[in-house]
Amino acid sequence: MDRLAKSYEPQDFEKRIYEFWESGGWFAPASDTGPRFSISIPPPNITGSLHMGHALQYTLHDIVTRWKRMNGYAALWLPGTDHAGIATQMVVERQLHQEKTSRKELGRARFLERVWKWREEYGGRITRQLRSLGSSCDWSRERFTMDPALSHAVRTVFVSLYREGLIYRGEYIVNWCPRCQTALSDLEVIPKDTAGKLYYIKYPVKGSRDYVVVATTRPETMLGDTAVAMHPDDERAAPLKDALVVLPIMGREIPIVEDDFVDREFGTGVVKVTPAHDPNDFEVGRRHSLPAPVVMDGTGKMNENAGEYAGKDRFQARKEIVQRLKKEKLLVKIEDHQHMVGHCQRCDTTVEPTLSKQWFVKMKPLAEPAIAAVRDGRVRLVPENWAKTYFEWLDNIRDWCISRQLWWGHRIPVWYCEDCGNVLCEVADPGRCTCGGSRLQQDEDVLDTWFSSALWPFSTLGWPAQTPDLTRYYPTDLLITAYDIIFFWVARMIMMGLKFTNEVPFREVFLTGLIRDAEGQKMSKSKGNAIEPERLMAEYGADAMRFTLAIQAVAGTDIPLHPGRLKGYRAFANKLWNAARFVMINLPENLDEGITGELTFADRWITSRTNQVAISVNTALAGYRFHEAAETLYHFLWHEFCDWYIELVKPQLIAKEANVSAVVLLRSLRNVLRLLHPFMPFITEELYQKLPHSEPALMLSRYPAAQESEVDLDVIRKMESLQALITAVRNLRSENSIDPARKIDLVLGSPLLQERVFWQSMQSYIATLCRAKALSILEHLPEDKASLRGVAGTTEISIPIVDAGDLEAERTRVERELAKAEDEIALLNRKLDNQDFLSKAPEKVVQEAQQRHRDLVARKEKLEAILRRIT
RNA sequence: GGGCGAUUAACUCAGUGGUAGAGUGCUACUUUCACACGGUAGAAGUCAGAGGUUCGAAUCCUCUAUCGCCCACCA
Repeated sequence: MDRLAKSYEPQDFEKRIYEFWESGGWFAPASDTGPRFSISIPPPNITGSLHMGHALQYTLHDIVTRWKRMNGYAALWLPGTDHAGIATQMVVERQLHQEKTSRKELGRARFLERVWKWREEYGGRITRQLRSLGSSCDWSRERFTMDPALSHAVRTVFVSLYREGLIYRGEYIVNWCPRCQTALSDLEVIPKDTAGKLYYIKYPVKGSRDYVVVATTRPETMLGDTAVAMHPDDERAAPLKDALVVLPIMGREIPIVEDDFVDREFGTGVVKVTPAHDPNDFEVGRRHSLPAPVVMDGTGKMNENAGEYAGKDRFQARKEIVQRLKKEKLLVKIEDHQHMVGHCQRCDTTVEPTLSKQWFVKMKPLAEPAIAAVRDGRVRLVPENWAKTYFEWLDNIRDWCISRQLWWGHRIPVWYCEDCGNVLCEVADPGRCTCGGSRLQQDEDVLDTWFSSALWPFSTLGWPAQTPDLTRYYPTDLLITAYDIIFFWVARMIMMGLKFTNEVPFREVFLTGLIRDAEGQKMSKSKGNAIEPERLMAEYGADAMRFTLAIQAVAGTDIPLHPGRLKGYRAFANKLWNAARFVMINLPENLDEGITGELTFADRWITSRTNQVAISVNTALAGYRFHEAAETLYHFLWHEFCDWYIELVKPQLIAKEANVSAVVLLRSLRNVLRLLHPFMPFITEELYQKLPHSEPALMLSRYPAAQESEVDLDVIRKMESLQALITAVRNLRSENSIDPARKIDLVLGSPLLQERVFWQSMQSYIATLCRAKALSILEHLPEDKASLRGVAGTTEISIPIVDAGDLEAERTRVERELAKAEDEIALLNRKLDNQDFLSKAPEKVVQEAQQRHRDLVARKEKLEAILRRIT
């Protein structure tokens, strides 16, 4: 066996271990038959680098995958990346800008070449980072949303939905980003509470000196007004019926229409109607057949319909228009006004609602089956309370604008015939029209990135072909993702999965929280508080970072990231390292693991506890309670395996005897490594490789199973009283300032024969852990004043006083303990005197209370005796 | 306007009906031969507040307060 270095240095082996696994080919599912587990990655953007959210999600993916794999499942974690339309196009355009050129200059084909080249150069960054994290995904099945097979799936879905009438093209108000110069879906618009102004403007009534006053937050849109509206029941409307008003600046005469969408209480009760730049106004315009002139171009500048303001930026135009209205005495007042303004998710530019011809998916018919699937439990959300949000959104779903005016993405599979005007929607380029004409123009737009993401669980497995992978690994078992993309992604996958495979794409969805900084703030690049997982892995090791995340991964709950915790779990890794080091140093050479013999108390205890822990960890993982599983293992390794088990066996091991206890030690450590492996794969594998082992890799070995038969409850109970005794003695030593190096004479007194026999059998353990040179066990302790007294359960403890102890401090301590016992006795008395409690509480609870009461009374008496002695 | 969540030790969080938990921090002692990224012992909480249900409530119900998030076309 190699000697281990004295401390844990993750950089020394993480990379090597990952290469060891990968070259072993062990990330691919082990077999084509038998039980299988499958999970597909939420594909990160190729432009991205690993952030803490990824680190959390992928850690959990890996924990589940490794756990399932070690439980004998053919486990597939399918990795891949997303082409991320807008984000990627922006990055490459920025690059072009630096080269003093632009995508328009390059043209579509050459631009796309550039993006592919960019992807080749930089797109692998995130998958490299995924490897540093230890992700055991099957790289042979890695997919990219723009792979030919996945594009084929996208086109197949598009054509099918189009032919069914679920995809249509039309002119509606869409969210337009003037910077990205594309339409956005509602979800890609971030409403932000903004301090704006409400402008009150006079619109003169034609042929009268009267005017109506309208209130607006966006005066520049007035150039596109084609009416003003009032509520039909508004008495102020009656005299104005059939009147026309003169639109200031433009001089256009526009009607006054009655529409009950108008809120009589807000502003002046009169609304300007701009059908081409406001979704409400668009509806009003339709109802009243109003013209809808668009007054801005795609870059946010006023266009030729804006008269003299043409060519001016929308915000500049706003200023100038307000100035002019002021000058013309048409501006009544300006009020401060807080309201929600939509911003582009990608670039934060104020979104402009604009009338535009786009492609849409009709969502209602897709949403209904998706609602049903969650309602009847075919898809289970963890935690379940997110179902309400999910239903809420789907119940009120609106059609999805899927066309984007970008070049990077899946181009819409629609061709227009320049000869006959025919529209052809085909999976492959039809080449010529049904009219015989060959002058076909493909639609210029590409699809929303999320359109291809929605197909991810099945498109990655080969759909629409009925591939063996699709048959075996679909539906997937689990989806792990953050709650903030339930609408973007989770809901849409469920809709598309049901529509095209008649199956839910996954049976369970574990929703993680978001990672926050130590102050609880959301991490973001712009705030500058983002922490890079790569940095943390370099500083603390991938395992420590994984453990930090896992132990805080409560479903749906945000995680504040504290450096202190990372330090703590690095120390935990170091503890494990040194526990293994201890075993290696003390293990006899060439130990025969087949050796038999009688197990010691310590052997039986650690075996029982390991099995109990295996049961709880398996149960916790089965319920996705990662934090609970990690917590259990943390406590078990540190505070049981190291603090007690190793301490108990130390004296035996000095002898380096090749006995059965040495085998138990080795096996227990290996089981601890197995239990911890899904959480801390690198260090556990590294240690496993250095210990005698039979399997080629820890990752391939069997996860410790739940074996009730191996759990000896009697031994566990006995250990608890041994621990209580040892702690009580240590307490006496510590409180009375007995030199830690001094070996004491320890006297125990118990009226119970059984107990005396037990202490006798524990003699050597007690002597070592209490630092006692002599141990006497009596029925009753003699009345002598020259000793310190303590209590553990029904046993009294006595240590002869050598130096004069601090009696005053001792008295205070005993008094405090006595008071504590008395308080609890009083509480229990009330309970046990209560007839209702005795008759209605379960028998077990009553019995426990009675037992506790007896124990406390005995303890109280002993403490009182001690107090009498030292007073 | 609707919905969801949080409020537990100094800090960060677990804990969903039966004796209040963890990590960090804190205090004292301790470089003893796996580990000072260590060891031993200890102090520390009216479980936001008020009512209710129950033999019993941090946990279930109602209300209140504070904070956070999501959804929503009041110009």
